[in-house]
Amino acid sequence: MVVTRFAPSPTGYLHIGGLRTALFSYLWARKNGGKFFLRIEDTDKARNSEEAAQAILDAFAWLGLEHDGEIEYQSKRDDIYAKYIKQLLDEGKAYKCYMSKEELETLRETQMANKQRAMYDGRYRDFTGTAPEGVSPVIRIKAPQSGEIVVRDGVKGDIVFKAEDILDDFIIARADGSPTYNFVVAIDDALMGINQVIRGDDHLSNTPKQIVVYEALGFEIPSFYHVPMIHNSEGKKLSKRDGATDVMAYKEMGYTPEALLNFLVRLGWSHGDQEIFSMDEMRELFNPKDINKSASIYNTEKLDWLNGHYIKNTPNDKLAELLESYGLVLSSHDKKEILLDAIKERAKTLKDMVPMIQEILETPTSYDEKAYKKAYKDDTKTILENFREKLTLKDELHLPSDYHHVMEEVINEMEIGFGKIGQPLRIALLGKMGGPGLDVVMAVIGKDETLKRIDNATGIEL
RNA sequence: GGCCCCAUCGUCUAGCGGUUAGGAUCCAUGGUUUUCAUCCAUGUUACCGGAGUUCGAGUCUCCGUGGGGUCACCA
Repeated sequence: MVVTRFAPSPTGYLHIGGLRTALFSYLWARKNGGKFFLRIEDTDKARNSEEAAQAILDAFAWLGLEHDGEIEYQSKRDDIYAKYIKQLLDEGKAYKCYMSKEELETLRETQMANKQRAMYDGRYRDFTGTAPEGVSPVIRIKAPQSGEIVVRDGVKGDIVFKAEDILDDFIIARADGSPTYNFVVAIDDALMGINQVIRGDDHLSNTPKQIVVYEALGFEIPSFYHVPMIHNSEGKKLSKRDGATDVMAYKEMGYTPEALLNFLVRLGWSHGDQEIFSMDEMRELFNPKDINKSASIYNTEKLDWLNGHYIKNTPNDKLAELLESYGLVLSSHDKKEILLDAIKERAKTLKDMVPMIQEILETPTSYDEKAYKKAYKDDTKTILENFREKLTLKDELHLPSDYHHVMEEVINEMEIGFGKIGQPLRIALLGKMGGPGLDVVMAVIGKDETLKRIDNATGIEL
């Protein structure tokens, strides 16, 4: 059984990078019929916040990523960590170190001055004397001092670290007794039965330390998949400054969960030439062995395209419902099908659709001067009046094609091209160029409003 | 600086010793259209450099170069 997890620290909002590793972990568990757990790493009481934890949960809810079981909070697991610290102490695999912060700092400076790596020197490793007074000790684990630690990584392959290069007896419990990160992750992952760890490759260099903990405690080492970073356009690690990285901001900007997830799953992962993945397909096809080795650059061009794609393929009822969270209520409009069909193929985001729709529904109050002058010629008034006259005589005008026929009558009768009536009519109806077909616009706003807008426009002089 | 990772179109990527180096996006052009968009077609653009292995290297090895990550009593 595949058991994965997502383990954010609630020190900020969930961003794109975190979401992607969460998605990968989720997909891999689902594909295998396994479990996907959530663990909140809130041991840093100074920095974490409940709002941030809630924001992560909100984002999961919006995107439809559901986790299994109860959410674990590290802050509630102190007893467990204490038990293992005691165990290591009893077994002689860890020890108390009475070195003060100041002494440690001095040691570091000396090492740096001698161009050596800053590293704890192990002075209390085999200490048997009397403890100095007035110092609350930290607990350090006895790490191997020689030999190799191999991280078997499903993305990058086997990575060999030399113990002497990277390991010292690192702290597993602070002077106040609280356990440190590398210690608790290993314990939590082991106890929660996590056997496939998918996480950012910024954790790669932590992994040997965690392996030391796994081995000291006799836990089974899971499979690791270290996913490359997502970089900003400068090639640096993504940060808050690179635009709206809070996942919920994508909702505000009008992106759909489908598009965002599809975008992210293809950032660093691929399945041949396929670009469009439904949630079902992702769950079916995702495999961490196909994750790329190299970092990718975050760029919204493809996200916009995907979002447009998903909007086009969203049923109108659903679309109308989604648009309500952007302040547009269409439920009562009898021509909403026609309207949405026309608008959804020219929108990149849900948010974009709102002004596009409003511009059709609301009577124009001003006219684009340049376009007006270009469209209105000497014979324009005659043409529009002819069209107006024909409209008034029709009783049954409902569909775009009904209006289209009337336009055709005019151009046939007057022997003119479509542009002759289309351009000025467009100005009259919408105030400017661009937008859906005029027949669609008229069908949506209805005959009376159409007549009114024509009158408004033919009455003005620029 | 030590250690570690990475390197194909601007961007996301396919490739897994023999391909005219493929797809997508973006951009440009053309077609469709009353406008805009969609859609369709076409086009420009890439194997970081150097050695080696091999009949043959984007693909394997090494060395450069470049980029990134990490080195806490943070997570």
